Amino acid sequence: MKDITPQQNKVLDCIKVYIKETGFPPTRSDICKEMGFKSPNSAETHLRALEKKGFISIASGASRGISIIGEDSYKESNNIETDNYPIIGLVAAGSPTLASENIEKQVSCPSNFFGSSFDYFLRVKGLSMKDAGIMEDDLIAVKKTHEVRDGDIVIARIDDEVTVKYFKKPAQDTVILEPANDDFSNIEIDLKSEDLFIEGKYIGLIRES
Amino acid sequence: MKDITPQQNKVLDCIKVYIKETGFPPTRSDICKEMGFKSPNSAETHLRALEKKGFISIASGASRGISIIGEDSYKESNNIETDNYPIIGLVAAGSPTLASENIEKQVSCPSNFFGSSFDYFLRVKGLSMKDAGIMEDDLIAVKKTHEVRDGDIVIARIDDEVTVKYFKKPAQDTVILEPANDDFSNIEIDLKSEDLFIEGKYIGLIRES
DNA sequence: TATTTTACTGAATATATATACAGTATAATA
DNA sequence: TATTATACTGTATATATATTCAGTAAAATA
Repeated sequence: MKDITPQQNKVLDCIKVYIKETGFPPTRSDICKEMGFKSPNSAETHLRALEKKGFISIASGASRGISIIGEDSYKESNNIETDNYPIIGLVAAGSPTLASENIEKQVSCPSNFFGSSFDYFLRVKGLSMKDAGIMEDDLIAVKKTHEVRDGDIVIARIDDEVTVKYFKKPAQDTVILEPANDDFSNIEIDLKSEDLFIEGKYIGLIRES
Repeated sequence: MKDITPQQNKVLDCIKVYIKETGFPPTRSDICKEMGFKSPNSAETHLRALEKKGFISIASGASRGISIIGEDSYKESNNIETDNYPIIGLVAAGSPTLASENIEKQVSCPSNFFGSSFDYFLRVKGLSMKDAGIMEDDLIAVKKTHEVRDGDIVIARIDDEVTVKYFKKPAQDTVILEPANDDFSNIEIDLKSEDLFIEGKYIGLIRES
């Protein structure tokens, strides 16, 4: 019963934008102007629906008494849940550690930008994941984790070589790192004789053109 | 003349606290309750003084129309300009206008995220730019402009069809929209007989996986 | 199929609220 | 010393605003 409808979501966004721009919440009439409604009751019913579903609270009797629930309404409306993330250069050899010598720079980015959380950006070298839309110099958001599943795009390290590939585990002791580019071959790792370290998992991508 | 008096400072603080706790600014009467005033005019005059000194702005005629100036504390302290950008669904037909019915939602993003400024995000449909690493459902940051150069990736509209392609202008009256996928063909437009509207230019890309 | 939910228009109204006006008093400034 | 700014009380009022009631219509759900 907590599903927000697309229209209700628009109203919610319009409230957030209004607060961001004016510093205070809109009236029913303001919402009508923004949304193109002709009756204040259109806004009212949407507000009551949003209240019922727990997205906002409405102070009874008060004008502009809307506040956004979840986080600090102020933070929410301004999306202040922003963090700084390091960009790490994917050097041909070497672990993508967070050591300062590997950090290109820090960028600010809302922490919920890709739905799930992540820890750093990695600058991609090479075109081995080209068919997955991952191009040279792209920044991929990486979540540090060892728990990866078949089909995930992972950041893996073999000896000192760091690579981004599809993860497949056909047998207990075998991992296949599969590129998304016909010009490259699968890397098959026998865990009994070789070391494989999963640095993390691909969460999202940013390209500065 | 910008010195705040101790009492005015108390009123300012009380407004900040009120906003933090309720999510919206106080009325004159609310300030009276908090401060112990017996006349709404006590609050009013303090507000006007604070406005005159540049600490707040007061929206005329609006209830609770107080907003605190310079209070984007995060922006202040981190010097990051974050803005809300609309995500527009690239419908197969139709202009990617900013009309609310086309806006999927708003996302917060540092305004200098891609180096140059941009105006909105467009959700990509289809794989015609696959080899440029632009995949289905990617969000591309679009700068509204008509000034595009050969080789730019542009958001173009022919009649009501919106498309993302490489822009090439081999002759005065000819534009070629070139896909980045061998499965698609070039679109050649004779400007003398056909209409072409450049909605904007590709600035960057985000992929939520 | 009947019922509920969503998504509105349109009108009416009690009240919440900004805001002006009339005073009083003290401290700071010119 | 005259003037201005600060810091209030107290009253009044136009209007901004929430909120209820009466409908219509389409889509989703049971």
